[in-house]
Amino acid sequence: MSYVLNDDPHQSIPPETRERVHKAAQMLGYHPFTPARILRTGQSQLVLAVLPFEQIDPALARNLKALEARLAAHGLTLLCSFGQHLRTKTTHPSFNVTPTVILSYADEADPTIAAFLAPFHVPIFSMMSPETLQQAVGRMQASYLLEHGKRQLFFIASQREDVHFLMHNRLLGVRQACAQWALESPSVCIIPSSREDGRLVLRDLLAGCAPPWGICCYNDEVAFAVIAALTDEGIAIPEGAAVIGCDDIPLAPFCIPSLTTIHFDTERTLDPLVEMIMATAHGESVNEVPQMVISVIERKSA
Amino acid sequence: MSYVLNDDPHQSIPPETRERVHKAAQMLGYHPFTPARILRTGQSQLVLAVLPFEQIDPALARNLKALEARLAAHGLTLLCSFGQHLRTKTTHPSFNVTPTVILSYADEADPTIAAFLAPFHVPIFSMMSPETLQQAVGRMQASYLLEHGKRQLFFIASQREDVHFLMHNRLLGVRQACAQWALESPSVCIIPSSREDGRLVLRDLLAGCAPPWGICCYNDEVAFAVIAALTDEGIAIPEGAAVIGCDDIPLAPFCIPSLTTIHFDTERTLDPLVEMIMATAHGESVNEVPQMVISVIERKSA
DNA sequence: CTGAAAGCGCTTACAG
DNA sequence: CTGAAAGCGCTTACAG
Repeated sequence: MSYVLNDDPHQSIPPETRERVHKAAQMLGYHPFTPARILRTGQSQLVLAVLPFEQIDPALARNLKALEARLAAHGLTLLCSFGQHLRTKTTHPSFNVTPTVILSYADEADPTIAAFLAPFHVPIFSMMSPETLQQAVGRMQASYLLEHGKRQLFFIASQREDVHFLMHNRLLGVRQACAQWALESPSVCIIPSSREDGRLVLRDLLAGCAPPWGICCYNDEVAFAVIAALTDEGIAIPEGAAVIGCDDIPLAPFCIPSLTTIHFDTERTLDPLVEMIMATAHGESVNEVPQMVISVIERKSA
Repeated sequence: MSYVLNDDPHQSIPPETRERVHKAAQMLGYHPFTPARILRTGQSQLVLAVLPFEQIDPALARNLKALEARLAAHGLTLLCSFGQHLRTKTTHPSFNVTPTVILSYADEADPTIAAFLAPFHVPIFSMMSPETLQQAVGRMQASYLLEHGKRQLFFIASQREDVHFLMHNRLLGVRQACAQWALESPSVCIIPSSREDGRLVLRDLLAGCAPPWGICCYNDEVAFAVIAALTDEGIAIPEGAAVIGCDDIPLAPFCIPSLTTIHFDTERTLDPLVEMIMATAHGESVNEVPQMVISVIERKSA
């Protein structure tokens, strides 16, 4: 009798019977078979996070862990998928799993992503909110440098293609700040992943104008590469070139010099996010994904 | 008729009927319901990777992505779980998902992990192979430094508790190498996550003996912190202190000086791993998890 | 208080 | 060639 195995609070079962059922289950080595319950109830208590990245940023990993713990407290399981490429029907994750809600950390405007998400037929929340949040990041980077007296701004992108939509919007934000200060748009370049090539690219980029330079980097990894290049060129940081990153990775304080960067306050967004997921799992109407709070972490590189 | 929807190769259905079925499915907005199929077939085609880490190392993320793609080619879906804490029955992932195989990247000796994995009742592969692989890492780090003339060795651990079992075994490997060279065991310390504290701890550690020092770091993140501390102390790298990391993270070449480290050749292990998973999914006997190949990446820090 | 029975949506052997 | 029917393992309303 599954009332006792599931501790159904609406049923009153005599302790003796409970005991008998538990014993029998033990004897037979009984384990519930999940798909049967999901089929019967129609509810899967599963939240799927789609993370189509080549790397998982430390902040994102921490965030997901915290989210996972909170959802678990509500009886929801958080699972992650790294894939996003189109596949045949039977190799698509939706063939093997039926989430209640999807948390997409991908670019919703990307048709590949859209095609990947379509077969799930469940509510999808877009977590990266490109326009609002990412542009705010770029504006904050640029504003910080502008307020600290830099007038020659640059935006340095990375070679990673999986985060192109984030880079694009951060650059837009930098441009907005420049426009606000009535300055020209920043010069843009992609920094190669080899240290020596990075030095050459950056040297050529900066050659066009006089210091002091203000360098907005797509993220902290790019900032490390930029700082290595500046160091190899003998340029003083932050006097000659001020560098600001984004993400506040654990290594940021250990950069030489320590890295000024943008921090995402994921902790603060957690409760409203969980509430939103719970509401959706209960079939309620879909609110907006809660907005992230960001701030500058001031260190020595800018 | 599900023969046509599933393109059953054993059935010959006239094209006209196929068309009719597809049209009807389209009209009714039909979508297959996964749990029903799994219940019927008893097979879930799902592989669950358990990653109880605070962070996902870039190499691991890349590895998982590659694995995901290969498994997809065989019709298996790879999903990841970041959690591992004990929970009530109905909030445990096994309540919501039924994998065919589990890939555990955790410490199998940890009772919390064991308790977490037990309710799944499926074959579990331990991916981190602590004894063999991790000790080989420590031996390789130490041997490299010893072969380059260092005799005063140190092992620097991180504060992270989620990787304690890895640190422990890497330290064991360093000790083995020291014993082989008839040297004393290395001094050990944990480096704090604040840059200034790190400098003080490292200064005290090194004060006990004369340079040149050889410093084995648990991983590249620790190595960045160590190099920052040495730089802040004005110690020349690698002349005064040689530093070797582990993981070969993307930032390693951009360290100042660029970081000598241990590289895991995950690519090479992929095929045998996929084969092993497929065999297990088909109910065959379980082979050993294929052994990873590691090597020193020689840069400027050691 | 407790057991038998229906039905969730699939797959697949079987009858027509 | 195609439709009807059984049964996977659960939950839950219902009969005894």
